Amino acid sequence: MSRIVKGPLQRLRKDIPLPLYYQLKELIKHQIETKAFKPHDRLPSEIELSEVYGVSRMTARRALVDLENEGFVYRESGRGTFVAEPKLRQGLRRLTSFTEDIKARGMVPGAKVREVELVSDEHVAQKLNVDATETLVKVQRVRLADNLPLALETSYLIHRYCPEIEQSDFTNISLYKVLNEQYGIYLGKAEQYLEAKSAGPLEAQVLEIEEGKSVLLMERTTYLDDNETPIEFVNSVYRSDRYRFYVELKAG
Amino acid sequence: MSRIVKGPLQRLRKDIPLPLYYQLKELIKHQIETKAFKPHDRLPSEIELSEVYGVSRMTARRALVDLENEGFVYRESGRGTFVAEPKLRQGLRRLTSFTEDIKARGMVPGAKVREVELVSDEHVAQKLNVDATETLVKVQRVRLADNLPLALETSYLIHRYCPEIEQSDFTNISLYKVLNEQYGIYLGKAEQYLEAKSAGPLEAQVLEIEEGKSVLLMERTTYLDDNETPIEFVNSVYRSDRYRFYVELKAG
DNA sequence: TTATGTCTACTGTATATACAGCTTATCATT
DNA sequence: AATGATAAGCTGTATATACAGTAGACATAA
Repeated sequence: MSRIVKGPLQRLRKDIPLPLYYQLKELIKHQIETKAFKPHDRLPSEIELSEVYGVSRMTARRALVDLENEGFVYRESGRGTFVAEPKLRQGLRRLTSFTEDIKARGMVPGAKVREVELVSDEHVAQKLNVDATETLVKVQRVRLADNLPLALETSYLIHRYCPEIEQSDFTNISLYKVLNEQYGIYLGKAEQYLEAKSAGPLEAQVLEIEEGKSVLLMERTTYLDDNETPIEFVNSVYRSDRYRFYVELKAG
Repeated sequence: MSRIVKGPLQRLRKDIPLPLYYQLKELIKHQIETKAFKPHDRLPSEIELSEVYGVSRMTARRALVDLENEGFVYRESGRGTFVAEPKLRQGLRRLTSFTEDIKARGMVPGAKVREVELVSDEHVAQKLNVDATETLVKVQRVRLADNLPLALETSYLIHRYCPEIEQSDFTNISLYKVLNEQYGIYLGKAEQYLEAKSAGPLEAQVLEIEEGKSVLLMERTTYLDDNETPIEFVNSVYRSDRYRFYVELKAG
């Protein structure tokens, strides 16, 4: 015996300060990520969503438009809203960890930890917009893809925000995951620079290439979700024969 | 004797199929670019704009929200809408020409045309998703910043879409501008790859560096505004001592 | 002096409504 | 069998309205 439910599903909470359009957006995003909606499936129309979740059409619309801007769906006038291909969801300058990046390229990521220590460094402190004497956590890892060395990655975190993080074993654990799950730190934007340079002795050794070979240097400053406070500075040196950086740009 | 104008300025045209919010957005963008509004100036409030231009508050709002998403302004709840720093307007995944890019970095862009000819090339044809025999326009230029060689840029266009474009002089003219103004071609997305490599003989010569030095290779495929049809393939080799690539990533 | 409240202006969220424009399917007509 | 009209369903644009939340300025009270 099933109970017939009329009206809204009431899965959105109107008693919390999270906007309805945001709750609906996250709910649909979750359904896409868990494959409840598959690529190129048509999502419910704006009117259907508004009826099912008990919001106005304009609110449902806002959720769909935001999802489109984030690359999760594409919309066609007169036809409907459809789930985008996963590859289109990447590429758009989304901030990804090494692990995510390599997985998306169809390889198996790995790491060998070379060094985890507390340091202070004037140059890095400047990038992180803190005092030169501020204690930093330095994590240096050789990054592997399919068990072959791909990059030498040196991360610096502000110790104050994540005390005792130096106790963690970073061989199999994503740094971003630890920040998120253990310290409740959410990331916002990242600024990233790419340039070409020649491999130095250390880089040549750990990457197993000749000294002087061209390598890709990536410098990244990661910010908290306020997009103002730097939390991490990363210096990564990639083997150029095994890695190239990809980014998708939009006109406008 | 001046005529007193009451009510809307009527600078927006309601008789053409361009949406009002779009017209207003472009108008404000133009005022920002021509410095009528300077960085950190407060723009008129949503209500002021709606009164001045004779649209509803929600329409004015849409223009401002879009401008924020494009990085031209930043909005603060309870305070207003402000013009963003130029540097913040870049970086965000916007597709830019060499000319725009260099100007944004505060240098004077230039070009020396090395070659403009009709060719066919199997490898490039594949990137452009056309038949290997398709006629392509090859434009090779040495790109200058402050009169110093910065990059060797080789563009390939599909001749069918822009016949006779090979007659143009590309020394001082942006390729994208010609596509837009002469052929009515609007660009959508671009896919871009970056890698490090060693300079070959030609590159060393035109960039005035030693052969074998590390250089940054950028490959770009540009698409029409349908985001499906490739229109251009560009191969650019940058001097690594004078250029590094910047991109801003968002979490989420 | 230092809080504390109040007022005002602004952005943020949400609803209801209307009509235009596009796409697809259906059905009637030639 | 091809053509054309029509209707239904969808997104896109636009307006009007309401109230919540935030920030700054200013006056007032402890």
